[in-house]
Amino acid sequence: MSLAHALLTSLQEKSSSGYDLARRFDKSIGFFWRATHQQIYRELARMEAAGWISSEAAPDGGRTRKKLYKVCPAGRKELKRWAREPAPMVELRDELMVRLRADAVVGPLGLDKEIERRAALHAEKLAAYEAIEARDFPSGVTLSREARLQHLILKTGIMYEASWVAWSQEALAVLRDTEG
Amino acid sequence: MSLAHALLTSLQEKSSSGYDLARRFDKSIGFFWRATHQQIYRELARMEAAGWISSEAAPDGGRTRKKLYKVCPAGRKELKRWAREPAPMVELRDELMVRLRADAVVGPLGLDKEIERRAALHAEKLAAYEAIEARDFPSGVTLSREARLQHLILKTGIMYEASWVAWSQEALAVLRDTEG
DNA sequence: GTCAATCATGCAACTGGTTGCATAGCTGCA
DNA sequence: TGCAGCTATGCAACCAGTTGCATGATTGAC
Repeated sequence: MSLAHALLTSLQEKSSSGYDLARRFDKSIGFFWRATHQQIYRELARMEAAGWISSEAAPDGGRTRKKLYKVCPAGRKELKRWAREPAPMVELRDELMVRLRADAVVGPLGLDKEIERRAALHAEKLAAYEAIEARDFPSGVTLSREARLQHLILKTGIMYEASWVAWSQEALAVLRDTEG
Repeated sequence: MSLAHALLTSLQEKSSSGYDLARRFDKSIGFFWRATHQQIYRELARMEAAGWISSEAAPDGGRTRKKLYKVCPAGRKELKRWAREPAPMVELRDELMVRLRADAVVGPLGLDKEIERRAALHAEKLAAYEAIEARDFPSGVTLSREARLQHLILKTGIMYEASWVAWSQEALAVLRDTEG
């Protein structure tokens, strides 16, 4: 697993509390990765025990229980070590494929509705990513290495969502052509 | 989860033993979904307890412990019920994205090697799927509904692998352009 | 005849992810 | 004053997936 390393990366960019991480995780890496606050708190506790990060009370005079985490040298070292390891390939593990197979085996089940629903959600995400791209990565501007890599990650998301939007059209054509 | 339903679909096509399912899972649905024999045996036991499938000793005169499972009416009903449920969207949850982000934050880590490795694996899968497509779905032949859906599933795999092959080229270009 | 490989099933332990619930302070409003 | 909603953290239980190991039978090679 690598939630710990995703959190290390995020903390390396900016020291944060567990709560803030959970919210920031909805952006950047969180385009592709969601984690509940539970997972995050548990993981932070483990990482602190391992000496990868350290915490201190937030500078609010003890008004809240908020803790600020920051990456220790050991954590930075661990992040580098881990990033060089081979990354397991993710497989296309989509229940919809099983449903399509089931539809083929036990008769038409009206999956077109479901595919339309998902197509709309993918189109929505695609539009959101493209808006971010237009805003943060206007063409013709020379970018830093870091920005170019961020852009690459965003474009990965765009490719992914665009593929599914296109796929949905094809799937709908097949279903409608054979359903009647 | 839906391993149970994937197994139901598979058993609906052909009654099998747990061992056979594990091997067949390496084909068809197993293009996108792998399950260990452990998961499969455990799931079969649950499904039998739920009355979705029934088992009998394989017709080999008791020479082996092999059990043949087949789908009961309740199982077929359950499969139809489940297939109509909304299918959760899979997210692009790739550790490589985290590694790229880490590379952006803590300096070049030589991820190009890793991307090349994965590109080769994706290209290999792509070639395998395309070979199956050429063999099983030659163009110009009119196909049954079931075959057309099977073809759609296979094409999904082709789209997926092709996307990653193309992505790898782009990622390598960015890394090499900024690494030196 | 025996040794290795393969077929076929299963238990136990562990890890990671999800869900439900609990706690507690702060903020604003009616 | 009292309650709703947000910030912020955490425990406990559960479920799914993975790994390592064990068992025992059959098959083919030498």
